[in-house]
Amino acid sequence: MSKTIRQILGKGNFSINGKLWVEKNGERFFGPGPVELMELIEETGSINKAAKKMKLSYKKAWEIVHNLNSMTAQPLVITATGGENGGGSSISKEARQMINHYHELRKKFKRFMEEETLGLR
Amino acid sequence: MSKTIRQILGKGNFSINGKLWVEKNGERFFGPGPVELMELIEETGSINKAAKKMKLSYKKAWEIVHNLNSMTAQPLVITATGGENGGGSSISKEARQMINHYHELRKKFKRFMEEETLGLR
DNA sequence: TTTCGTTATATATTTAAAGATATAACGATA
DNA sequence: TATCGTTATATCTTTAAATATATAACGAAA
Repeated sequence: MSKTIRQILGKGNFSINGKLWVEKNGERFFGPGPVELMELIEETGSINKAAKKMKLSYKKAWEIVHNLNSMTAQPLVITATGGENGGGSSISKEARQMINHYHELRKKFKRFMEEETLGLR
Repeated sequence: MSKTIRQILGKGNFSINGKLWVEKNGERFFGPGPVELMELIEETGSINKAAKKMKLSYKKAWEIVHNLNSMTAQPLVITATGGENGGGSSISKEARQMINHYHELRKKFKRFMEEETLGLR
């Protein structure tokens, strides 16, 4: 007699989980990390502050920003050096639109995973 | 006037990609790597040979096997030390069933990603 | 022209993961 | 009992990624 998946797995809290991202020419560049960073830049007005909130080194954060901007036709993060507060950064209208699109995608993906988690029983 | 996602992304081969796995109590243990390893164990009858085919160190392969077996009620990989050919390993009926389930899941996921890749335009 | 906090960039250090190496244990078979 | 190739396990080395540190450039405003 064949077993159900649940019988194979046994007791415990089992679930399907996963990650989604956007690739350009096979290289991933737009996923949960960059999205969180961009939203923190939007909120704080600074790569520096955003990095700190994410507990990321500034260098790493800057690399993500650089990568994002080099991959798209429209710049996603707009940076300014010098000036009133030493400079700062913001995200473009296009970035906001991409982020919204990503959140929608995430929602669908979440539903997908929840459904498949039920399928484990 | 607001831009389309494609206008933001610009020229290039953009696609949605991702990963899926099974977690137990928040810890991932069953994903593409372990599945490939198990199928190679099924094919070769040995962790050692499977590891070599995957270009994985034996240690790493053994850790994956150990992890898999410690997470489920039914052992997925059956190992034997000593004996005719020095021992060997095989996968259980339950492992095969889990792998089939995972492949089905992967197929659905692939369709999901393909659909969402179309949504990028 | 000095100050400010930021971006931009290079280099050194630390850390964690993977890989390499070595060896004991194992048990059927000759 | 000696042999075999495997599993099982520990330890050392290598590698890659992230972090830490340092510094120049920047430009508005006082």
